[in-house]
Amino acid sequence: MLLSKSCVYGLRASLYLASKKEGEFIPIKRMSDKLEISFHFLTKILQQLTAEGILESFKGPNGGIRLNRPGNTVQLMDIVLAIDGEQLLTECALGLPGCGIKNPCPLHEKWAETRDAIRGMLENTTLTELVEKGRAENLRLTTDGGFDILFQE
Amino acid sequence: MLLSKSCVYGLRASLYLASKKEGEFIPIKRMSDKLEISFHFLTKILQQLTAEGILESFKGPNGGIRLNRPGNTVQLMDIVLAIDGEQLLTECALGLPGCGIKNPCPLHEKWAETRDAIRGMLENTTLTELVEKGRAENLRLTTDGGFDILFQE
DNA sequence: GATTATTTGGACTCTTTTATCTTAATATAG
DNA sequence: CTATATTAAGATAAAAGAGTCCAAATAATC
Repeated sequence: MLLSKSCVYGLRASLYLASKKEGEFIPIKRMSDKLEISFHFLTKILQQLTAEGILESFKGPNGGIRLNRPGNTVQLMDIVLAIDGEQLLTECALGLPGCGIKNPCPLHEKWAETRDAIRGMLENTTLTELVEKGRAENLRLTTDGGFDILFQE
Repeated sequence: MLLSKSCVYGLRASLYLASKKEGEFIPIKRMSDKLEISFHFLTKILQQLTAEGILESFKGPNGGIRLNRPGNTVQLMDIVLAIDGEQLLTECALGLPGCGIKNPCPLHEKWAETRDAIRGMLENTTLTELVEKGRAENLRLTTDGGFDILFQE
């Protein structure tokens, strides 16, 4: 698996938030219902993203979670790094510690290229970009429903 | 992590075998010592590759494991598929079941491109290719030693 | 101030992956 | 036939990832 489940959930939740009116706090409960993710588990993940400054939280009635900066400034990479760390982008494909240009394994060069492709994709994609695409083409962010489900209520 | 630890060990072991004289059976114990992988764990992994027909095993004294076909016909992909399955190449980046061209998530297109880059790399790289590269440049397959360590004794 | 809606944080459980240990099966050599 | 070197297979253990639960903190509303 490229990304951990936590990371995937974090991405989905961030996209959901980016699809909302800017500044609005969304309760985690609502998110977990809509996205069909365990409430408690999602809570943990969002805490990480809040701690990293990607999201902002507010307690009490009318509280919830929102993006801490405009969605077009949040790269998928930001979320991946916050949750899964940089392992994916630094680790040797053959698991050798300290594998790098100075002391590479036979697969190093080819893997470095592939890895750059992954990095590029994650860095060049923003939340807003995906939300706009999802909205335009009514794509989905949940098991069943179309994208528009996210906007009802 | 892109590949499971089992898969990474499987790749290292297969490369080791591909670096050996064709037809020679290598005891798992020797492999696990050289590659610094737990003997019993490596045994399990090699069993999978043997079951898939990528490796061949032989019991008893002078027994061991060897490639079941020439190293230039074994793609890295063969080993990845045998151990980790096709999940990496088929799964939705946002974890949505059944995500595909017919019913995609907003990330589907971009991820499909990246995934094809990974697939291409794994399909276009053979064991022999990496062994030759490793031999030519004395690259490493273990934590410390250079590639040549593999050939001693 | 009491009640309610929310996030925070910690403890706990379940599952999967990784790793180890033990016994059985098989082949060789003497 | 016996001893030895090996793989095969199953049982178990340890670690990590995924998921649940509960109590505490905080903010709004009445």
